[in-house]
Amino acid sequence: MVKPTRVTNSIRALRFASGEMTQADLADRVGVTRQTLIAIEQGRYSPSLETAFRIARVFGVPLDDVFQYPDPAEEKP
Amino acid sequence: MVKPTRVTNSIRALRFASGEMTQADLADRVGVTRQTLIAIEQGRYSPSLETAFRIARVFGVPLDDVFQYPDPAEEKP
DNA sequence: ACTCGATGTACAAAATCTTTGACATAGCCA
DNA sequence: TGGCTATGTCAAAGATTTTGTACATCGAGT
Repeated sequence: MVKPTRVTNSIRALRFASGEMTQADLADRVGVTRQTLIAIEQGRYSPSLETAFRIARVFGVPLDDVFQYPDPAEEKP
Repeated sequence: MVKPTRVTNSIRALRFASGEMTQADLADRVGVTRQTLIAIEQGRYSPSLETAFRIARVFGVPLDDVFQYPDPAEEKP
């Protein structure tokens, strides 16, 4: 990955909030591989919009509850 | 494209609602090329989550106001 | 008639995302 | 100890998105 993603997410929290769902379970229900889910959950890259929608749907929440995009103005380390 | 996207969007409507913004203008403000914007607006493929976020941000609306993902249950032609 | 701006198309190349398969670690429990 | 589950990592191949370049059409002006 040349350019790390700026998108963060609440997947881990949602997973635990949804009754101890494992990464493998979630990956299965979303329709992606476990590796893909891990990479997304860790923010190593941002998923496609379609994958993002499917993740949100599994949790039954809107997209903005799962993924956050920081204000470009304030990403100074 | 092997698999056409199921994601639809309201970009054209939002563009006109935002004072006659042209595709070139929007592409510029989003930070993608005109071709990319046209392809997305026409639903030829779904953008990356990051691109989607930037589009929504230009219009000042949440992601779900720009993109819609149909219920997988009912996409029978 | 001519030009200009806005939209659309086509194609290949580059960049990014996803899969596949294999292996590693840590915790738990019989 | 040995086996099992959950999590994480790596590398290479495959699929999808994005770019770059070029060209076409349409409608509004002048």
